[in-house]
Amino acid sequence: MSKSENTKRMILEKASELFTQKGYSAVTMKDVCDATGLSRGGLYRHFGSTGEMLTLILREEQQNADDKLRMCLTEGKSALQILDALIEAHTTFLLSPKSALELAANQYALLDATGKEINMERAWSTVKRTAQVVRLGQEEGVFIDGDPQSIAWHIVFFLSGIHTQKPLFGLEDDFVRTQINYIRGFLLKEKE
Amino acid sequence: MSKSENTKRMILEKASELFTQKGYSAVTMKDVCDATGLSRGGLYRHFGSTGEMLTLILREEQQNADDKLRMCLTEGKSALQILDALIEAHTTFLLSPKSALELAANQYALLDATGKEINMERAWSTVKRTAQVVRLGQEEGVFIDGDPQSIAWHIVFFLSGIHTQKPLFGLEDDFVRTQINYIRGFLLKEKE
Amino acid sequence: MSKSENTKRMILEKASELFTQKGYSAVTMKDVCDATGLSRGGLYRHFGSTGEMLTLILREEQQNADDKLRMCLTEGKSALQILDALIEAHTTFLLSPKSALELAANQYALLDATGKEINMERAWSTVKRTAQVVRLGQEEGVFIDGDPQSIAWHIVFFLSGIHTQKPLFGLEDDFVRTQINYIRGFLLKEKE
Amino acid sequence: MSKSENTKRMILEKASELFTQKGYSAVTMKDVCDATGLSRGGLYRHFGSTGEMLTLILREEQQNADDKLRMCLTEGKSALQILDALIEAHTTFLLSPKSALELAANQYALLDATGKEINMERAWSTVKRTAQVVRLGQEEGVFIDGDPQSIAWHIVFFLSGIHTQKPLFGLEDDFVRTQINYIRGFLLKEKE
DNA sequence: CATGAATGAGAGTTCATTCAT
DNA sequence: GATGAATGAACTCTCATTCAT
Repeated sequence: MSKSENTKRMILEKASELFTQKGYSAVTMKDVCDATGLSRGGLYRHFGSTGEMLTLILREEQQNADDKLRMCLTEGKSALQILDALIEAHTTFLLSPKSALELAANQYALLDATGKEINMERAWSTVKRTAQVVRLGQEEGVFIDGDPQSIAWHIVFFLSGIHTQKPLFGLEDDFVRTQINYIRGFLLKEKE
Repeated sequence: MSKSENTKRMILEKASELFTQKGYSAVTMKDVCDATGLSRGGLYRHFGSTGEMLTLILREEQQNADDKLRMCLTEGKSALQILDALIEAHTTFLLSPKSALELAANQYALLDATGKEINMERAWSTVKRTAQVVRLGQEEGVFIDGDPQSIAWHIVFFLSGIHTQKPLFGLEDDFVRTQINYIRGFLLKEKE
Repeated sequence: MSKSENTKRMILEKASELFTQKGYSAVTMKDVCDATGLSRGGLYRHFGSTGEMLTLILREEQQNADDKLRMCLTEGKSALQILDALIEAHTTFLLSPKSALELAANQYALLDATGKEINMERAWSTVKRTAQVVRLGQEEGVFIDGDPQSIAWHIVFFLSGIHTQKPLFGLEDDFVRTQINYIRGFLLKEKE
Repeated sequence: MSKSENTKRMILEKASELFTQKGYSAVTMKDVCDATGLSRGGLYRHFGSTGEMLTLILREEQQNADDKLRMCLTEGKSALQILDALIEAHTTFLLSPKSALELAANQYALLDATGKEINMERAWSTVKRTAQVVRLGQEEGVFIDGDPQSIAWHIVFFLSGIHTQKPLFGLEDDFVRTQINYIRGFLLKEKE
């Protein structure tokens, strides 16, 4: 890895911490300068704006999530098993401090055209994967009928909402688990 | 109505348009000055910040929504009838240009302490009313079992998500209708 | 006394309180409006600026001081008796809360042309009266020789200094008494 | 000397001129921008307020005065010689255009908490040094008896007064000399 | 006389961004 | 590649002052 690549990595790590702490719009280029120890000019050589940094951070995170889901799907698990894994993953993420990054992502989407684009990419990506699981469950006959993509969107909307509201309310762990679990109730054909 | 009240009204109307067009953080006091034709000092006489304006706008809107729901509840309608009315109201709102104000509300909550407060007020208010309807449906034996408030929160999270994402995606009318209708599927004991 | 005169009086009283509390430059026309309960236009009908108010307040206070000294001089007291009375008067004033007005006077002189003028009037007035006492003491053979006016100026400079510094330091009563008493040591031919 | 140091120096010099001409409160950041040719942002990189500048200017000046007096005291001169040197120094300063800075210092003390602090530092510093001279003169048996610090304060009050009033009156050189010389008359045991 | 809404100039402050070194 | 001084645009906010009612 070249020296430049290393510096870029380091900047993204520090920036990620800042976004997690302060959201998107409150982080200025000066903040990143201070956090990385780089000068103004030095930083600008690598990134032209905080948005550029957040874009990369979010894309990478998205990549990881996609990879995980793909692995689940190729392992030949049942739809219910995958659903439970998904639910567990979302719960863990929501309860981790990293979930604050979602807030930054939201701000970014609301304030900036590129941010809006990234947000759409992310949503689509999640929808597509989720739809695959839904289709699988329908084939197995355990999930409700209906357009898989539309159903997937419904889940994504709910997740988006809880992501946005969670940091505002400081929801408790059990509450979050219960909420995420409602997805099961919504998806399953036979009520348990 | 006094002259001052008139001006305040006029400012709020113009500000509401601006918030709908540009969200919360992109609207500056100068923007409101230009839109209203008032001078700097003249505007400050009435409102000290754009947040103050948005606070009033959102509270009033909330008031209207509350009033409508209260009327439904006191008219002795069945839970299903009220649910359908609610779904219709949400759909209509989401498809109106005014729904972009929800985006501004979200930004406000993410960027400002008062905004966060307002957002919580709004969410709680909706949760309480929705929980009443859920309870009614449970008594009638048509809605799923479970803590009414928790179920209400689930619906609110979904609505919050769709409110936030909708303006980013430009969803089509039919799609929005389908999505909102999923609430029925989630709530009803017997799948239709 | 006409109604207008009454209002003017009332304004000056309230303004005097404000100047005593906050100095000259920190008092705005709005402050006076709030304190008097008058509207902007109403206040402007009587006074065009806070400076105008302070000018009148200071002139009146000066008038009172002059009158007192004149009375002392016409009562045929000895120079030493008058000096002691003066010293007592200055001490009392310095230890009273009203002495904070002197700070306002100082600010006014430093910030405004009229204030400078008033300050000069006040100083001259004090110098002239003090010089009369000095001359009297010299004729009685108890005060040091030298140009009475110059000696009077020296005393005025000292008083001005202690007026300015006092509120900044919060000097104790005994200290103020000792300081003012040095005037005796300076003036008297025979050291006591 | 670094570029930044150079700019800082330059700013302080220009600011000092402005303070001398216009006092403290009349000097705005914009004035300093115009005088230095710097942009708004450029100036703020070095100083956050005019008060910060004046603080540095006054502290440096105080340092110089202290150093001079310390030199006099260590050179083993007699109290009377030092007194004369002091009197000469004060006279020279008062007659120089730089004495107008004292006015700015006064305004600063009256308007700003930090200014008040600086003023106190300056006064205390002068009092301490003066008290040393007074003590020396008492030991030599040529100065009047009494607490040296209290006597020093008396002199400082007078100097403060003349510093404040001088620029308002435009006193003539001879007058200033006579006034400062009264300090001798006050301090000396045997009247000359 | 009095009201208070409105004006408009100007101070303060912050930031993304550039550029000579 | 890196530095950090400097730019300049934009925004917030405050007041003295005016004027229609």
